[in-house]
Amino acid sequence: MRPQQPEIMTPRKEEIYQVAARLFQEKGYRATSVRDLARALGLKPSSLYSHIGGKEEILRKICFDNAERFLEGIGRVEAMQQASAAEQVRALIRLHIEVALHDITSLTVFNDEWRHISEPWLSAFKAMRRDYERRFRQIIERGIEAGEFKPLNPHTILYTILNAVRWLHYSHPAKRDITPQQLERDLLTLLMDGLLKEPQQ
Amino acid sequence: MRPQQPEIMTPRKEEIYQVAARLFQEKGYRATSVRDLARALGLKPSSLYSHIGGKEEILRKICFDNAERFLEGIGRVEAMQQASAAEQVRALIRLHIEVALHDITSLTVFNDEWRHISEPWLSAFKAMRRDYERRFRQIIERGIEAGEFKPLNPHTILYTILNAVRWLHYSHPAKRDITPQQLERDLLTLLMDGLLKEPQQ
DNA sequence: CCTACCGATCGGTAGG
DNA sequence: CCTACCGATCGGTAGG
Repeated sequence: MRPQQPEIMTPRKEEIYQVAARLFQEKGYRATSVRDLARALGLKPSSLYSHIGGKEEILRKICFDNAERFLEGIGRVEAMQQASAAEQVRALIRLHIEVALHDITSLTVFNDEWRHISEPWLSAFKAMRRDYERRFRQIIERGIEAGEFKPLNPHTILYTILNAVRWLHYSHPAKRDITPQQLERDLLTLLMDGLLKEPQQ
Repeated sequence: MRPQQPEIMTPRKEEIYQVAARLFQEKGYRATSVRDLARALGLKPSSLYSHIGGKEEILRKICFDNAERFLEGIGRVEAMQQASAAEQVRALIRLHIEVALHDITSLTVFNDEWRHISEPWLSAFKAMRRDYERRFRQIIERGIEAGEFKPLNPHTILYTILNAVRWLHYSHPAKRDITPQQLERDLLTLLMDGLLKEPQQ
């Protein structure tokens, strides 16, 4: 279901994907035309099609690449066998900050434009998202059962954390005068102290 | 700059706006055609134009109505002269939950589709948003200065809260088995305990 | 990577 | 609220 990709991209193709991501982020996928993309690259619209299969192929790659990044990340977190649930949630929050700082443009498109993927890929994408959220929620539920976390509704906890970090990019313009380290420390304080029964001092 | 509106809407016009909001939410503004809207209403596309001025007029009304709802809300919060900063932030979180539960469709369009507003309205809309965020941030800063809140970066605090509650609608499907009261209590616990220096027991 | 071009769809108007 | 229609733009293809 996932479009098989050769993983080898020519520099030109890399550039096309990067410029497209920026345009999708700025104007939205539907409002970005193939002509907009061609113009931004200094090409005629038809010339794009020797590099790409179509407009949607770009969107799919961006969305699936990010989905895989998060799924790999949560796999590593789950593999932390000795870790408490609190340490695992902390690692997941760090994962989201990391991905956001790594390529905020691509992450924004992933977050905001995925619904324009057509079937059958859309269903595959949604399944990956559901899988990620289910696994995140399981970690939260284990933390509650272990008495580490407050006995709040696991869905509410999950989506509060996810929304706070998922749309980190909306606060990006305001992040000029803050280091990634400060951002991480403050975010972890806010979210973990709210979650933990006995916040550490 | 704000499009003056007669505030009196015929039932038919109300219906058009409501159906449009639902389509904008489901497919996005750009992906919703005037023909889609007409079909959903059982009309010919051209017939819409005796009720509305154009497609974008609907989007503008939805966005400005919600912006005004939030600005009125923060005005009431600022008027709570005796209140601590903590009580004011709590009231603002409640305001977001209230708006989300009141009309989640309209709020979703406001949050996700505003960028498709054209100038000069777009600038007016952005100014309203900036104003809201500035006033919210001032309350946070007063809480820090008063020693109520942890001395974290005010921007990080603001956007963590805002992102957590602003995209409340993404967790809406999961809210089936939780009452608004439980949702409010859990959200306030998570966010306020993270923020307060000395969380109340 | 180009010229030339396709059918489909877009938001919207004229006139009744 | 309709029929009839507009110019503009859409994603994409043929053929070189």
